[in-house]
Amino acid sequence: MSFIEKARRAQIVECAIETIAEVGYAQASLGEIAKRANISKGVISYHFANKEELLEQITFEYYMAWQAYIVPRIEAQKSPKEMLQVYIESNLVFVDENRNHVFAVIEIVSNKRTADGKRFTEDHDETILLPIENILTLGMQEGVFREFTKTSARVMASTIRNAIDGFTIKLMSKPHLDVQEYIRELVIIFEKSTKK
Amino acid sequence: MSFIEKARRAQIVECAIETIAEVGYAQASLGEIAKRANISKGVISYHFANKEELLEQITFEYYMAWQAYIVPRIEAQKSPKEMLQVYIESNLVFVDENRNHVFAVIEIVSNKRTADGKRFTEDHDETILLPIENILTLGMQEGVFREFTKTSARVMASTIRNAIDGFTIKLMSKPHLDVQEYIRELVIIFEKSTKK
Amino acid sequence: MSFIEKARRAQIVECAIETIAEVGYAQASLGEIAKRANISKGVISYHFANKEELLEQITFEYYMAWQAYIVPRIEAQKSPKEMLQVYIESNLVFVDENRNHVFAVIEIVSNKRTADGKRFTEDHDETILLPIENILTLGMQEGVFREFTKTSARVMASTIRNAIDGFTIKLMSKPHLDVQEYIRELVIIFEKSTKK
Amino acid sequence: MSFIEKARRAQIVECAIETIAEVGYAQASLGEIAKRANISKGVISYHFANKEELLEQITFEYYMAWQAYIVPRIEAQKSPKEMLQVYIESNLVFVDENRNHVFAVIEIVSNKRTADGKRFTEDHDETILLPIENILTLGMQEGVFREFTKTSARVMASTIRNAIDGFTIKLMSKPHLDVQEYIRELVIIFEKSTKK
DNA sequence: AATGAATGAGCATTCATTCAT
DNA sequence: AATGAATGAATGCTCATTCAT
Repeated sequence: MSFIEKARRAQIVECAIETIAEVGYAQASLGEIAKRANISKGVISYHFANKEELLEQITFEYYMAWQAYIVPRIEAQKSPKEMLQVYIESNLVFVDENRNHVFAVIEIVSNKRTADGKRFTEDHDETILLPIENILTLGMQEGVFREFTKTSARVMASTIRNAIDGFTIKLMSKPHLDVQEYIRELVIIFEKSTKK
Repeated sequence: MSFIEKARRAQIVECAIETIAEVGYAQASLGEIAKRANISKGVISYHFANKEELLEQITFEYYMAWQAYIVPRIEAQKSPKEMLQVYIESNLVFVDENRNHVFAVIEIVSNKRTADGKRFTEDHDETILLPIENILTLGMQEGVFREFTKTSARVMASTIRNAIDGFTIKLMSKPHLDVQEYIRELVIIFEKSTKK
Repeated sequence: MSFIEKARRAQIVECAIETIAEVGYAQASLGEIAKRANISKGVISYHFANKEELLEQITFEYYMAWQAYIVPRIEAQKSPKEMLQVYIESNLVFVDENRNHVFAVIEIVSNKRTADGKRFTEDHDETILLPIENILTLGMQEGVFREFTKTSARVMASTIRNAIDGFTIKLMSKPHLDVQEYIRELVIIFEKSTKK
Repeated sequence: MSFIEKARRAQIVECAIETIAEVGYAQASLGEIAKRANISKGVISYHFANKEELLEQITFEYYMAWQAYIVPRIEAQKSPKEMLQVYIESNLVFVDENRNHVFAVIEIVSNKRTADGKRFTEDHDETILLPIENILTLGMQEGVFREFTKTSARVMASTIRNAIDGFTIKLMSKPHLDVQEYIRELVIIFEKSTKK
């Protein structure tokens, strides 16, 4: 893939993110995206096999950026308690700093369907929840967290993740939310619910 | 409104719920809904002024059913701790027993837009979160829950609500989820995070 | 045709006239007419074979009323000059006093089409223009009007008729037009253009 | 606007004119127009924002062509009497040579409605009637035409215009009308009705 | 005599995609 | 590499008409 090719794709992806975040999935036609990017509709089709590939690129890049931001911050922590704390904090900060991208991904994921029209049910548990569960298990082994069975660890992890995702959606409609305050409260809530 | 009129509307609403739940908002055209209901497209237009009215009927009926199920169960409780417990439990059971309807409402709400294409940001906090906050405040006053400021109560309430909504979405992709187990774990999590 | 049948048809015709006059041909659907008449759409179909029959009834009744008003007034005149004068005057007064009906007929006639979509070109010259031409011929024979060939009499008659119809259309957009003044001026114009 | 774009728009406009002139406003759907142009329905939507824009283009082009034809012919005349004569003649010739276009414009204008369904009553008097009134006034000042008050000049101008428009409509149903003869007669009529 | 219900064809418009240039 | 042009299927909606009750 040439340099120009990369740059064009990046530009289109960037513009698609803004469009979806602003007008929503249903209104974000290729025509609308092209108009905002000041390019012809055909360019998008030229650089992306179809609309689906463009949308997947958006989610893929999001996931890459998310990992690049979160993972090193978690790994820099020594204790499970700090890890959990940093997980919550860095996730909320990441969302806060990448609002449009997150909003776009939410729109895309929640509208994704398989060819036969069924809801797309890709299982992200092992990529998304497992890392949280690992922190919980570690904390349990070190005796700072309460006991977790496989199931209860998964529900706990889901709840933490849902708190983060729920915050994201709230941020869509309440852009002036005090993020730091939200972080502090969530840290307290999950500290209490995980401790021995 | 005549009996037949009511019955027809109910049938169409029912069919629309199934269609949206199954193929999603974007694919749930009036034609698709009519096809599944084995009626002509025009019938829907005859009984509903437009698509929006049909979708609003779905969300309205859902909210009515939800209230009718939840409220008396909460009011039957004596202590705030039991109220919170029952709130979690009855919500999850209600979702479990009204899966299609819930899924459809989620699709509808998350795709709702204003006339100018902006995300529809009706603020449900006062109808959805306030009741939970009231339970938290009551528990705090009775000395069984920890201290909550106005803000921390709202974050706590949001987290509880997000846990329920997150469970709902998980249920979409994992229909064989053990609901009772999930209830037990959530009750534990929020008991710990609210107690003094 | 029973009394009730007649009354119903009259009511529907009356309401259709008002509707067409107000919202125009294209917007005057059977549904709209029924709504304004506070009856069900089916009633119209019950009393009229189809929409076309209803529209034809409107134009038929208009023509009957027009004849009943104009003819005796012309016949009461002694001289061709007075006949022409009264023709112009009584036509404008009739239009003025039956505005809605006239407007509706104009809408209907100008939108009438044959089955194959071609413009409906019923020739009204012999019913509409001939009476005027007869006045012109009479005046010519009596030596008060100038010479008219068959053709020039027809053009003269057309021009008189167009002045009346043009006034009607002007009245649609300028309802406060001074009708009496318009009559006076038209009488002068056609007095001059017909006199020897 | 590119050359191809212009050509396509011109082709579509041309075809729309023919369609409306032939089957009338109500039957002239975009589908029908496209079918006659042997293009897909989408092409029209591609080149025109909506149907209204297409129809407006038709009336706009007509008015431009009309002005370009009439104005220089009037301005080439020396006396008011000749001006009036040429106005009548050139209008009838223009209609005769642009039959479809005129018919289409008549259909469009007479079916135009405002958003709330009311008849569209744009006042063309100042653009259409004023030039005729100016000729009348000039002739009056030069002493070749009779006295005209503001009102009587307007009625006179309306009558002339109605004669032309009435001729146009007659031409729709009687395509073999002798135009030159009609011109001669109209010139005589309005010569007589304006002279001192 | 009257109606509510239903139909199905037709409407303008939107859109992802294709393709010649 | 990029584009403007074109397509045709799909969408929500309207409407005259039919029909059982």
